[in-house]
Amino acid sequence: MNAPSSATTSPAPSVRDAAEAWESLFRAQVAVMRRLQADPAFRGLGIKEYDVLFTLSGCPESGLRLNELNDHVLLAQSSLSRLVERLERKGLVTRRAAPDDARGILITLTEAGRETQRRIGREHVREIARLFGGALDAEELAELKRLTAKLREHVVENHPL
Amino acid sequence: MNAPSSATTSPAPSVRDAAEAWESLFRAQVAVMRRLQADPAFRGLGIKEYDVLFTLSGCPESGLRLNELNDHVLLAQSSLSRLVERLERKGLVTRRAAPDDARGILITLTEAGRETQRRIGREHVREIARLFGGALDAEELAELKRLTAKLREHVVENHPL
DNA sequence: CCAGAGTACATGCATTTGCATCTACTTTGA
DNA sequence: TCAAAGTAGATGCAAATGCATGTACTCTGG
Repeated sequence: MNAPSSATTSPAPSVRDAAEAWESLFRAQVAVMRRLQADPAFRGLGIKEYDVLFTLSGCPESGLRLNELNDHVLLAQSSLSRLVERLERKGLVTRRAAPDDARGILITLTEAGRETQRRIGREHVREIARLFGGALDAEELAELKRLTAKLREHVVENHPL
Repeated sequence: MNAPSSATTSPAPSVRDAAEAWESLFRAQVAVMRRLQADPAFRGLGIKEYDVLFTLSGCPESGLRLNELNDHVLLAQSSLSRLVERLERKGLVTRRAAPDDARGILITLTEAGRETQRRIGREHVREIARLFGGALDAEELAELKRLTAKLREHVVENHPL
């Protein structure tokens, strides 16, 4: 006997189901990311640098801590530290001591940083739409978003680093 | 008037729908990948190196061309060239001239490479299942796989680099 | 209060990456 | 047929990355 099932309950996933879903998710990410990286919008600023600006743009008034930022980006702590240093040198962000924890650094967008993020963001979003156009309909996009959000949430919640 | 719709036709996605789905997909990938990279399975061999071995393990008898390999991996051509060079030095793959095109290099797993891939792969798959466990049920995993595969296919098909 | 453990970020250094370019081979078209 | 354009992969070099560790601060238990 295999895979017990009923009309209303989805069977527990096998190891294989998870591995295949991950493989597919990962390859899609590679294919899309490769094309996004090639976008002229990222001539002056790498996509990772943009990603940091973007994350800062949608977050608390006062900025983010380095370690919070690090959760969103696939970089070692030291690499992010230096990436932010570069952004500061370019005048796109500021670093100042966190008020409540003297070890912490609070990173904030400068006005120039905010403008740069918006400018690149507009082109970037257009490119995303161009790539996705015709691939999935609105309902499928919503479902993709829901599933990936659920996955991320679960992983973040239940599997600390 | 906005978004014309009927009972059976999903409305055309907005630019925003695509951007949000991508954002969610990407963040999920980051969260999962971060944890996979930390797996002890990748102490001796980086996850990118493993990925190359894995890709080779599931492909034509005779191996893959460097440029074919490059489609699966998020690396510049030159970086992959050197990554493969390292794998060769470790005795995990061999490089030989492609029979039909003297410019090309055919990369093949050695027996050691195949064993290494299997060994790491077993642990890796376990870790994937552990991370995904409880996040999505079998049906949702299948849907996630379907959507990401469709997205990748569309992008690869309609948006050459 | 304080010693020791823990956390946040920075830094030295070796490795990896990407860009630009090079060489060698192949394809195209006049 | 052959010159010009195109493609596959390698390589020099500067930049980015990660690991190990350092410094400075915070938290915890006695």
